[in-house]
Amino acid sequence: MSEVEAETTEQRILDAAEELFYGRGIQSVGMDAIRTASGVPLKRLYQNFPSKDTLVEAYLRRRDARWLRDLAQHVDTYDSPEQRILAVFDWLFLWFSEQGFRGCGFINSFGELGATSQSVADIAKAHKDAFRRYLADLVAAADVPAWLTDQLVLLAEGAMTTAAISGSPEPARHAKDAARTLLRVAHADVVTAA
Amino acid sequence: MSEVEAETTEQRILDAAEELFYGRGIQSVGMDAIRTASGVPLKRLYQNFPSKDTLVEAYLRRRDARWLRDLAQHVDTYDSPEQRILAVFDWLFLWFSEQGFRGCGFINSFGELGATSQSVADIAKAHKDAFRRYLADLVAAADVPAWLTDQLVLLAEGAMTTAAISGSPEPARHAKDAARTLLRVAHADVVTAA
DNA sequence: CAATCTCGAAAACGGTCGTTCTCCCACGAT
DNA sequence: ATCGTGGGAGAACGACCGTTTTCGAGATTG
Repeated sequence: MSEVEAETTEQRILDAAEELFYGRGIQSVGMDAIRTASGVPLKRLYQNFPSKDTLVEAYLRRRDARWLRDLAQHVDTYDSPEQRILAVFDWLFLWFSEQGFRGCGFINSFGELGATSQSVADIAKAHKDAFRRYLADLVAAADVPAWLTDQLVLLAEGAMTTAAISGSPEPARHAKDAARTLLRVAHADVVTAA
Repeated sequence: MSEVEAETTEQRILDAAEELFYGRGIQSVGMDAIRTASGVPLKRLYQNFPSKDTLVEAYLRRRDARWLRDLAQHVDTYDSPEQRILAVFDWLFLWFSEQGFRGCGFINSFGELGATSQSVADIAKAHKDAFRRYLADLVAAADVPAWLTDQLVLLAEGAMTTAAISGSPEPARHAKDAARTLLRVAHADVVTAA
């Protein structure tokens, strides 16, 4: 029983922590709120995560992995390299449309705690690096110049914050429009050079 | 004496509050830290701002006004409408290069407090709306389609967060490159339509 | 000089937070 | 039935935060 139950307890804790940390900000959520939301008593909570800091890090790491996995899963429903790039922005639109969307959890945690917690800053940076690497792979597969990667990153990041603050998913469409234009120009570049 | 000294006291408070709130995040900064940094005793501090919330709002409103004023001042050193648009990204590069740069104070405050404080959320939204309106004016003056505005907004916002998390001002250059491409395409659009 | 007022330094207060500890009950072994 | 044990609910603890109050020193006025 110990192994299996330990895992589900950890899941329940992380589920509650993620909903609360992402939805209200990290410092606005006390351990008591996580206890109430998860139904896991305080003692067990601290057995699984010896401090709030470690729980915050676990929340960010799990969200990092799942976010990139979900993105890749959506992109993988397309075949053409160009469509795969544009599919990133379709997925952003779906994400922005979810109820409770409140921007990128890593941008938010960096803004809130990046200056006081090195580990939070590091995790946010690692997450953004991983996202950039993923886009770089898509760009390489499409046979367009590598510099397109950084431009696509900016469109995606800008769409996240603009969608969060404006409360609308539309920025994803604008980002996709711009990405299509940049992709076309980059493709023309490589064709011209040939 | 009362008028003048009251103003300089308020300035000193706001200067200290801005440096601390922006540099460490709002909830990480206590009123005592602002007292120490400003040299203004607690009693006077609460005479000028009756609560921390009102001080936070005053910090954001002053930063909002100054940020847009400084941006416009830089843009105004250029004449050609296209150069004025691209100058926005040059100014971003200068801003990102400042020591202590830690991203957009409004994105940060929205991520930290947007869910718990309606006024902070409103001020962040108003700031981003004002920035968008400013870009829309530049776009209109350049005789390019209005839809370019939203694309430029995304590049600028994405550059802010990417520069903050990566710790490099380079995203401003990438954003400018992308903006130049999008501007050229938009211009070709309007010329073709004529 | 005495009475009054001003104002800054810091203590105090009520509340909350992260973390630990206590108490008590259910249950299993003998 | 009794003892021990594990675990859950929540009290307790120390620290800190936003805010108010106290207190004393120095300036001001008659």
